[in-house]
Amino acid sequence: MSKKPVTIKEIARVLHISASTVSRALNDHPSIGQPTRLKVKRLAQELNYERNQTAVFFQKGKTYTLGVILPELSEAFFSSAISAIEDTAYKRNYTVLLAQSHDDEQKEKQLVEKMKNHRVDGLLVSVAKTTSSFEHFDRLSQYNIPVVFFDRIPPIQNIHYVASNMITGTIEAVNYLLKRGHRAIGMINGPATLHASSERREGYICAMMKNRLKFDPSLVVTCDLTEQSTITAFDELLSSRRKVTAVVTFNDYVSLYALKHVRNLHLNKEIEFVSYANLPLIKYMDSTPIASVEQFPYQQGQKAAEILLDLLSSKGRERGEQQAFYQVTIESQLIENEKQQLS
Amino acid sequence: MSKKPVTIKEIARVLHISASTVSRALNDHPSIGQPTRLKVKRLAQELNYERNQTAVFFQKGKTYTLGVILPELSEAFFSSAISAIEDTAYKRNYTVLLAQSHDDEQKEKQLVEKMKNHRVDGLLVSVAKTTSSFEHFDRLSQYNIPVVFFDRIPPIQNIHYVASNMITGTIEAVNYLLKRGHRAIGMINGPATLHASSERREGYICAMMKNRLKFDPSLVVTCDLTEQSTITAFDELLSSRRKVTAVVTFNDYVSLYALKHVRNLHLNKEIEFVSYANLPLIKYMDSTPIASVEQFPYQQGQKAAEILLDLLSSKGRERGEQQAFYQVTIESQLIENEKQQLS
DNA sequence: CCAAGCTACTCAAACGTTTGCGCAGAGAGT
DNA sequence: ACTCTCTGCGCAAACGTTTGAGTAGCTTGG
Repeated sequence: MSKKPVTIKEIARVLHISASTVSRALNDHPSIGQPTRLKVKRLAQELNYERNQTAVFFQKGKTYTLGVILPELSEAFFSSAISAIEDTAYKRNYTVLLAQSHDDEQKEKQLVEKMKNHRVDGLLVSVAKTTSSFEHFDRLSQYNIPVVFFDRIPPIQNIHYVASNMITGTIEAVNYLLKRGHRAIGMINGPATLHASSERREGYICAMMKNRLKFDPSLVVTCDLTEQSTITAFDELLSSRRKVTAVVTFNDYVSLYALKHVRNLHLNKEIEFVSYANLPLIKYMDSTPIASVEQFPYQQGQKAAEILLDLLSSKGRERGEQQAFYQVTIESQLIENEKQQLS
Repeated sequence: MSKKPVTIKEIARVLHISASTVSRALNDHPSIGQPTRLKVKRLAQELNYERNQTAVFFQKGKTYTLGVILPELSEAFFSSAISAIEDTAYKRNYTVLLAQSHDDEQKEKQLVEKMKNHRVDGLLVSVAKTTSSFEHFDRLSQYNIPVVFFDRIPPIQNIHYVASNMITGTIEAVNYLLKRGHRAIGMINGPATLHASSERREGYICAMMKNRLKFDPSLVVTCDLTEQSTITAFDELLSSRRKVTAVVTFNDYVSLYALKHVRNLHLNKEIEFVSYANLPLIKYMDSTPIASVEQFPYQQGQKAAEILLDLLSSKGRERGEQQAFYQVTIESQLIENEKQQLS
């Protein structure tokens, strides 16, 4: 049982030709005549030959493998993204080596090492929340392993990345609320350390300015994205002298926490929420944000993978000449939550 | 830039020793003396040596890689499972090669081929909904690549698998409803082709019998898990001469579809739902099934990965003697949905 | 008739690592 | 002084494939 796999040499021996001829025949090399080519392919088929990829990988020094490091697979955003990455890689005959950092900087560093040892051709990374230093990524470029960041991009120069444009997304969100008649619009933002937070803030301010409304800093509060912290932040917002009638929150979870809190408070006034992510669960729910900024995780993953594959295929030069850096921001889009009318 | 990676031979050359000695020193082989071992390790460190895994893979004919094929990564169940698989593999120094079949039989077959060519050491599979033949998996065992199925297991003999026990889960669910006073309990099951459906049906019947209630076939209807089909199925249930007061559904989605439909119908009577999966989104919702059978995707993935790793490490014998087959069913568990009281 | 240019193939090296075997030298036991 | 054993290391093959360089036989043009 489980006889040794058929090799190229086997075929060569049987046909009384050399291994190189077999190899070239199988790869449709022009210097092999039609008759031999056919004979080889036929026999290969017959013997159930399958090329030993590990040998090819070793020989070529390539693995046709994309490493992917992301914080948490079970997050809806990332599972969509990885799904897209896998699809895109598959189409180009690449495979995906997966790892999750669980938002831990140390583990992320280990994973980078591991990926390097596995000789992945390139790496896609969404950095861990806690990651503060980024030399472990620098080392990769020394080994000529390109890295494309997506979604959570580190605040450093000269990197390839794909991220969604949170500024315009936020502007859209605020405009939407303004159009619905709101004037006192609050914001529950995320931790200031996150780039995504400052973009939201910037978008918020920008939207207010453009509409000739003055920016009231007391209307922008922050939370650490937990339920408890959201509640605190929301209460802080309520205590503002302005009567907030609408709130933009950092993401759908924050909105849901706040909504739950609002229900428990039995506020008689209506407060409308707009958030980010457009989680699939939203469409099953009754009390939700009225709109959410969709960040298109699938498209983001896809784009990031495509860029990486591009980098890999155009890596002929590699003679030090500094190439350009792909820095793509994909536009986010406000999605209204059309809910069926409940009686 | 991007100088050639340091090899074992480099180190050997510098220290005027042989490559084999270096290799053994780095692998802590007992036949290497302390002094040389240290010298080698020090220099390796200094030169930033990193073993070329592709060479090792090739040499050993192993890749320390687990292939995973599942239907859809963005499904909550599977993303939890893959998360567990990745964690488990990581602990044992394996990596995960990921692929999704998108519930397409053809693609699944291609992926199996690809995994084989990549020489994964073993495979974890949750089969596509449409898969009807299973020879592509047989071929793997000829190549001595063990396969462990999980969650969606094919109806064939002599396989390793991990699945959750839907029979006891269903019994629990029905008992729960009985305890709450319901007598006319309906069931919206999935397509009869799914093994999971027949288990649910079996559990349902079993629970009724044990409670000396007669089994009324008109109370068990099926749907194909889409919203439209769920509505049809539910209406069918309503048209039964028995007045159904509670329903067990195939999964949370079906429950949510049905609940939405119930709201639209403005039924004055209360109908309680129990389902399976215990989706995370449930806890953000207002109108939900009152309980859900948790299938522990993380544990299932973990167990499956552990079994596969066991198979791999105990693969010394491989001398045809038929080993036993791991066939693990993990107990599911009914989780009540404690919701905060709404006024 | 010879150089030149094909076509279709072979040879052998190379990729980096592991590992069975061999062997030198040292120390110990007889 | 002899064998024996042990320690520590080197030699070389092996894993399967690709690929540059070489070549034999043929045709073609001058």
